[in-house]
Amino acid sequence: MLSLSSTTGYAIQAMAYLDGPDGESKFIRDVAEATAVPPAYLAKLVQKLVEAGLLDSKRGYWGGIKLARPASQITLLEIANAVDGPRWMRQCLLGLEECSDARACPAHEFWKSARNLIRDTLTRTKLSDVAEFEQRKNSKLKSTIIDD
Amino acid sequence: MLSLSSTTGYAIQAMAYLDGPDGESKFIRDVAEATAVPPAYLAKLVQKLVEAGLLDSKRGYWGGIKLARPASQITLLEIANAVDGPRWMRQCLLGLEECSDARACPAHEFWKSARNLIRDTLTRTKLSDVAEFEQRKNSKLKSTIIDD
DNA sequence: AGCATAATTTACCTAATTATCCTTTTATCA
DNA sequence: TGATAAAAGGATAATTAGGTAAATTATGCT
Repeated sequence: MLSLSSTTGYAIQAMAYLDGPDGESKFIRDVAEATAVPPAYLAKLVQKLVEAGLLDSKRGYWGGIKLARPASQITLLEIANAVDGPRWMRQCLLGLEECSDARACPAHEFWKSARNLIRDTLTRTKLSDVAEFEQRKNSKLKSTIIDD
Repeated sequence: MLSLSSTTGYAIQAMAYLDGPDGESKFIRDVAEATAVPPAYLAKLVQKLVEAGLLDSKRGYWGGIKLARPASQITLLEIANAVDGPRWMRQCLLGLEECSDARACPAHEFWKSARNLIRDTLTRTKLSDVAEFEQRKNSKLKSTIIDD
């Protein structure tokens, strides 16, 4: 609670491992192994992301999946919306029914601005940012100087 | 997702309706009705809050429940911890495993400070603040001037 | 003492999320 | 054409949060 769903986390990690439209596609199986996401669950998740227009997929021998757009043009908010639906951010921090701008609970104003801050951050953070983080993590042993 | 659990919301609403140690105790049934929390569920919830030392309860004819301390001395953080356990705030916003101060995900620093802000707000916000909000809401029709 | 009453305990039910398995469809290769 | 390889799709299990119902225990009333 008080984080994105773990499914959204899966989606972000998997997508961060994929190439963009001009790159080569990867097999779901390999993506699952590389990111430690349950393979069958990822396969289901992929469908949602394809429907949402975030991924392109191709069946058959030379099949696989890749990003529909460059990673630098995909925001984390888009992924969260695609996976959890547009109502993933609930209104009241305290779960109170009667909580609006007019009749605010004691945490309302705080949470309203915090929520906007979170949304802005997820909009500002691109998939490429996560991909860079993951790559740096994985290449930790190989090079310590080259990349930044 | 990305809010406290609805169970914590229930606990806060129910407790906001209760009197302090010097006040009179109320029946779970009545509290449930007044706050629109499912009665049987509230009964179970009360146990947790009693165990956590936030409520005092008494059985039998003159039984009921009341706050163990004045509402002004109970923080929302205490309630959240009592209901959802101390790990209710998950580490990584994105659900990434490898996310620490040393190897931060792109949202890490942001989420770290946001989390602290949320924790501080829940510490600063007392149950009495919620109670005042609820009372003002309920007495809206009766008086428009007297209270504040 | 015996009854009424209210919290406590126990067990079970429901729905959503997370996860797996197996078949079907589509695409390529030999 | 047939074998093969991969995503798509359907059915189903496991887990957890949320919720219900009934038996049990404690307390006060008569």
